[in-house]
Amino acid sequence: MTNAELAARFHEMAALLELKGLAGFKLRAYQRAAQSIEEHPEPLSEVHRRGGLETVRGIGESFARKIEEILQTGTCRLLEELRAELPPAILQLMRVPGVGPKSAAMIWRELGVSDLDGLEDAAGDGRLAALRGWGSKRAAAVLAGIEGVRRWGGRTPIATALPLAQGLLSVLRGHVGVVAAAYAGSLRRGLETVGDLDLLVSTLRPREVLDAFAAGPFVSEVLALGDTKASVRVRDGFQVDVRAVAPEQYAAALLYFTGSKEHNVRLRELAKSRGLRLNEYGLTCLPGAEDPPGLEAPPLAARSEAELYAALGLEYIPPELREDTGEIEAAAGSRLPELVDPADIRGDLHTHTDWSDGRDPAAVLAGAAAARGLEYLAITDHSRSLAFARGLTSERLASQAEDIDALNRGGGRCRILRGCEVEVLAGGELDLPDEVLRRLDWVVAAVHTPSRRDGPDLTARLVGAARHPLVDVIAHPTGRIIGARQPYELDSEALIAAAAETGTALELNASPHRLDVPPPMARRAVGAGVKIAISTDAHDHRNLGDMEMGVWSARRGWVRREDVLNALSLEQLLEWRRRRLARSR
DNA sequence: GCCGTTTTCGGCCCGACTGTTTTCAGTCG
Ligand SMILES: Nc1nc2c(ncn2[C@H]2C[C@H](O)[C@@H](COP(=O)(O)OP(=O)(O)OP(=O)(O)O)O2)c(=O)[nH]1
Ligand SMILES: [Mg+2]
Ligand SMILES: [Mg+2]
Ligand SMILES: [Zn+2]
Repeated sequence: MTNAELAARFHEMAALLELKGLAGFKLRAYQRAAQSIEEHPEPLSEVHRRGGLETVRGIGESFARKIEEILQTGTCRLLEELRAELPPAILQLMRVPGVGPKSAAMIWRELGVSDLDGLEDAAGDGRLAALRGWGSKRAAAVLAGIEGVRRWGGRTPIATALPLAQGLLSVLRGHVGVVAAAYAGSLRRGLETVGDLDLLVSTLRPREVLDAFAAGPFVSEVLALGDTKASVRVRDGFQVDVRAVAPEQYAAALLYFTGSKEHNVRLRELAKSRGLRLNEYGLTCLPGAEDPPGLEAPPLAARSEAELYAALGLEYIPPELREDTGEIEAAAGSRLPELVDPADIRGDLHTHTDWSDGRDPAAVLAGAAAARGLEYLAITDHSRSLAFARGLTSERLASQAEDIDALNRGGGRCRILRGCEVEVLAGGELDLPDEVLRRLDWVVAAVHTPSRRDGPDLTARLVGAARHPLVDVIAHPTGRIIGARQPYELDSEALIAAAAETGTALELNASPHRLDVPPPMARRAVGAGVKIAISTDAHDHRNLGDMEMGVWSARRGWVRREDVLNALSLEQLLEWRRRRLARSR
């Protein structure tokens, strides 16, 4: 069982317990355990085998027993009891904004309603509004909310969210009262997808700014509008939260609004343990019992996030690391990694031309790469068997190489490497013979075709490719497509081990719908000494700009400049390759 | 239920907005 499946069962137990009225710290314990399981880098089935479940944060004796039971039987007694007691669809009710555990429980208890259709009927015919604590406004909000849940389900890719955020920020900055504005939340942390947009503005006239924003033509629904924050829906039902604070509160507010929630909680606990209080307005001394009421100490160190971290005894933590997955301990011990930066990138090691399924000729791609300041570019068109992508035969690959040689002789500023994205066939062998691959400057191996039931599985195919002496990089290893396809069943530990042993690099595919390897896997890979190639997989010269997204994800994976192959100069890269080939012969 | 440079009990982040609540619970960030 995967950690995600295990975590889903803990989330379900937490939600059902909450519906039954459980609240407070015990509930938080279930929620934190679920989160902790979800983010744990190693499969808990392995941790269990080692007998180390209780070393996982948030897992104690009782949860360890439940995990063991779930790993062995797929479920546990408590979960089965809860499922028997409550209707399965009831958790759907809580997806409607404004309907939490108390309301969902009441709706089920009083109206016998336990799914979205039933809720819609009850809201429409007045039964909902008649409940205690309910009225026509809430019932109407529920109807709108159901509509929203149906129209919108999921999360938005960062590549879609970023331009939307920038557009809305320029709207906010257009207001005379706005001193500064920035995006925060998961977008600032560089997540692959975001649940909403979180925008922060600094202003002396918050009410005016928020009112104007909520009245904007792009707003389809106002969910909340107060003195310090507004929540609205824009087109497609996408939610935007705006928070407005005074200029001197901006740093503390940015820290708060960037999150993550778990990171915030840890910082606030840390502050408290030092006799301080941290909130979105600043860092203050905790009022002591003997202090006169109303005489609050002024906020400390609120000019920048860095000053706030320093006041808590921490190094500055970049937003991409703020997930409470070890960054606070590292910052306390001055052990934070120096993360790779977009300016460190000197080449792109996976691109396609119109010889296979790309749009542009190599010359156009190379010109665009030079304009971006890249020193080198590997052209890696698909191989023979990928017919739908017009994969190259050995012969066409040889003529493409001649083409590239001519371009390089033409003396562009960007050196073109003769490469190939060679398919790892269902039987596990590579799609092109060794003598063809041996003539190339760069070899990327990838799987685009399903595994056969009677053949090697994905892990075996990729591990085999990593062990092949002529393969430099394994491309988009998990095969996930964000928002569309779950990762293939890949034993990532096995692939990382093989890559570490053979010196093969793993790709972080920068295409915004892949971002594969995912950041947690990148973190484990670099921890094992594996090099990462951040590559755009461009099928069009404009895709070369995806590199920044890739670097962003790499930073979330704690990847340093020295872990990144394409942060090397061309000379260093070729030297790295010579050594790898010499070792693996 | 978990956890420990306040260690095995007594804590567990902190605040904004809404509706119908006559004093604040529920929900959300
Ligand atoms: N201290 C504290 N801060 C919170 C809490 N919930 C949210 N925040 C802060 C940190 C979040 O990053 C920020 C924005 O909240 P969101 O719900 O939009 O979450 P976030 O953007 O991280 O993820 P998302 O992609 O929107 O699901 O607000 C909380 O319970 N306590
Ligand atoms: Mg958000
Ligand atoms: Mg938000
Ligand atoms: Zn490709």
